[in-house]
Amino acid sequence: MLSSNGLRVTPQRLSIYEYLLSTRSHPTADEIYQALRSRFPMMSQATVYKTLELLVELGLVCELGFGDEPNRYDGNPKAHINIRCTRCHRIYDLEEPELDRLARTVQERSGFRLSGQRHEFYGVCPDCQRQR
Amino acid sequence: MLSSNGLRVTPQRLSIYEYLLSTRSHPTADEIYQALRSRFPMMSQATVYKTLELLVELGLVCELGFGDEPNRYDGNPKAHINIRCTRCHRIYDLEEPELDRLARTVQERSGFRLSGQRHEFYGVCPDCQRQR
DNA sequence: TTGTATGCAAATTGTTTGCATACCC
DNA sequence: GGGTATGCAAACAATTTGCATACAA
Repeated sequence: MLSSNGLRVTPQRLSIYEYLLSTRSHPTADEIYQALRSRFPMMSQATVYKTLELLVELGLVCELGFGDEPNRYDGNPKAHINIRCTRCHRIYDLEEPELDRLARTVQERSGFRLSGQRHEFYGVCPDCQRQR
Repeated sequence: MLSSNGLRVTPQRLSIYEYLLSTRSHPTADEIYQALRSRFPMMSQATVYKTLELLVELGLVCELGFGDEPNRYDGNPKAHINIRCTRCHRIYDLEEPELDRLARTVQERSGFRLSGQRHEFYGVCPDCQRQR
């Protein structure tokens, strides 16, 4: 995907993308940086940010912005629902086959040329409900 | 709503909330500040931010975070879909009655105590498609 | 060999905070 | 009158940028 766009395939880019594919935790840029630090001691935060921007532009990764907390990144390319706990900040994925149909309706009704979607429910997860 | 929570009703709070109810443009904090400036020359940005945080906590207003651009605020309390143009940054609302049913399903399947939801499609709006 | 990607550090942007004064209740 | 909300300015945090060097093609 990189080389077919005339971009270079570097260890940093590969490792960041592989890390996103390997986890379901929707990490922040800093969490990715910390996680890859041991394997690539030289890697800088700037490279993580630049690479993430690139992956988002290529449509391989989805950027999740929240009001306060730092951005998170999602390597799951399929349309799905994010459920976010406002206490522990964890995010769970939920598959929902209806979303494809919804996208078609939205496209027709709005006239937009759609390039992505994002669905989020938030509240308190079962774990945190129990804890008090 | 404010007074019933022991909070004070001030001109600033009222005007910010009224402004959000009066517009469909999903303004940023700064846009709200600029818009109210003429009527309240003394109002500060800090007050806008503090008030918005308060309104979000009260559940009257929804905070929309994006990856890069500044946060936007939505006074529409009903579950709906946002369609965002990645070229001109405008956001349109779309009603979708299915969302209520979806929320119920999500609540059951996840065990979360839900407090809100957000749905976003993005792409290029009809206007911007024409322009090139 | 050529030029793009990296790493570092400084700059930038949106947002938050601390504190003295104003003003709602 | 008591105490919270405001306005101002400084502080903060996440992200971006500029530039010299490293390295993929």
